[in-house]
Amino acid sequence: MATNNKVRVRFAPSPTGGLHLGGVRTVLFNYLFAKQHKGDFILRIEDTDQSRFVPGAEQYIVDCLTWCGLIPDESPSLGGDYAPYRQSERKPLYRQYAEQLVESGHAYYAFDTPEELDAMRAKFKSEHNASPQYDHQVRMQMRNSLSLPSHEIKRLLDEGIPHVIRIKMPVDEVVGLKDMIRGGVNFNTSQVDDKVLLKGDGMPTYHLAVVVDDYLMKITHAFRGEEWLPSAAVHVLLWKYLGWEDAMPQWAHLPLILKPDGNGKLSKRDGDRLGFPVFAMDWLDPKTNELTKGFKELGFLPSAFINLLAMLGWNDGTTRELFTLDELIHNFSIERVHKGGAKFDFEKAKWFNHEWIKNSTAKALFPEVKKLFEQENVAINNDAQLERVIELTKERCTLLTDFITQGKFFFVAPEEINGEPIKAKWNSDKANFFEEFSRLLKATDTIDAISAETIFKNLATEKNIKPGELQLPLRIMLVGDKYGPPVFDIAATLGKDETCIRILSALAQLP
RNA sequence: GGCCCGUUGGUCAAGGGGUUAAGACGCCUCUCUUUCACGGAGGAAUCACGAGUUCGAUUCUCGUACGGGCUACCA
Repeated sequence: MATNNKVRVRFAPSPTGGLHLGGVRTVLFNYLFAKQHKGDFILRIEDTDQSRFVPGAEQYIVDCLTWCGLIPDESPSLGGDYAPYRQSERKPLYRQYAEQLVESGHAYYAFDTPEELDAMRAKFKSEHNASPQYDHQVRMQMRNSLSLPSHEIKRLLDEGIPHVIRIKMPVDEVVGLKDMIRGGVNFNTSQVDDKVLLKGDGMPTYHLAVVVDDYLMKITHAFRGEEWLPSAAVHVLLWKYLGWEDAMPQWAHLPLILKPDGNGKLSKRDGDRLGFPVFAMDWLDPKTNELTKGFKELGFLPSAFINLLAMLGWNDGTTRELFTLDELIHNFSIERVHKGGAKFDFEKAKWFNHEWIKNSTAKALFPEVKKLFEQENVAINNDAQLERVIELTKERCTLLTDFITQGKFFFVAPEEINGEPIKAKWNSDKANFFEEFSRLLKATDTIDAISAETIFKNLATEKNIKPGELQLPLRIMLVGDKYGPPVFDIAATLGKDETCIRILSALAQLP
């Protein structure tokens, strides 16, 4: 193990679609660990399967990381000492290592066609073997450089017959690894199949590429999802067979994020079904033109998104739940990451965002909120006014998009008012009250919440009406409905002129 | 089916031989406020099961059950 080297970690997604929140969490844990150790975080694109390649997916991943503030130190676009960072561009590199393994007897050529593979699986499939593997039990019955006579192998190779290179798993050996989260994990090699290392098209599979690139890029710690644990035996063996055992990274297999109901890992489908996002940002599938909603566009703050992801499977041992990225960097510890998967809870996710909005200053929230208003075609020509509105409304906004409903009426008078809640108790005395109230307001210089309330209450006393019975009507006149911040704050923010206009206009609509 | 990983309230979880088994989300009640929130005070709700070790197991060991992952020329 390369103990003296600088910490280097990588996130290695394949550009096949939207970035799942589990992926972002993997990035986050990698990033936190790297930054805590003053190390490097590398983005490597694993595009070895051209059949699954989706145009735009790589840029989308970069955009998501940027939004989250998890910026790589090396990446395809940034470059770095170990470029290229796209595996498709590294294609010529891999073959030699595969060949090296063939020469050392740890791998072999296999010429089986997809049909032959299917036939093998069909032949051996039984209730005792639900999913037959290409392994030490069957490989001598297949067409490969272990089973075929040497002149036949030479002929096939000379004729350029398509073939793959498979690892030759040893029989009945124990391969172990130390996982930073789980401790020791052992596998019996007889149980593991002869995984394809180099594909027919000359591209490496994940198994070969991850080992070769982690070695070449001097990766010291490899964190990935738990779904990789079963194939870790292959990777450990590869490190050994390639003669790089001393440079093997330390492993940590992260628990999965599970669907909130039922069982299984969280998928995009679950989000669609249950009505919450699973991707970090909006993802437009270029093939189907289908748009999948993201946390960003739904109104999440990146800081909240990062925070809630960090708490999914990790905590610092105290009751603290709110952390900034910097605080996470200081407090994070891979050893405290849970072993068990966590069901995703969208309600809790929203709570995090609500907390972050409440704790943010109006100034900090301003740019995003202004953008939102502009998208809604609500012109903001008074920035200071918007900032006041944000300050006034932020505690009742769970999502950034809530600022629209909570704040729009400050800039655009309600088109019609909902008189329903006050209809029953409405009468001419109250109408008179509001007429007079607007007259009094007009006569004052300026109003603030206190003075407006004083005028309002004094007049109510004078007219012998309970102020409480007048507050809801006033709210509805100003807002159009029964929501929003304290009503005199609204009046003060609107200013006396606009307040009077709205009162009079509402009066005209009430019976 | 096989292999691997896991299991504390509905959810996220702290704890790790002796505790009234924290805290948070959500839910409910009350309070504040005659909007909705925020804030405050309460409440219901948990150690999967069975053995073993022990004076004593939620905690350690082993089984069982349950859940999950993997089992592709996908990652």
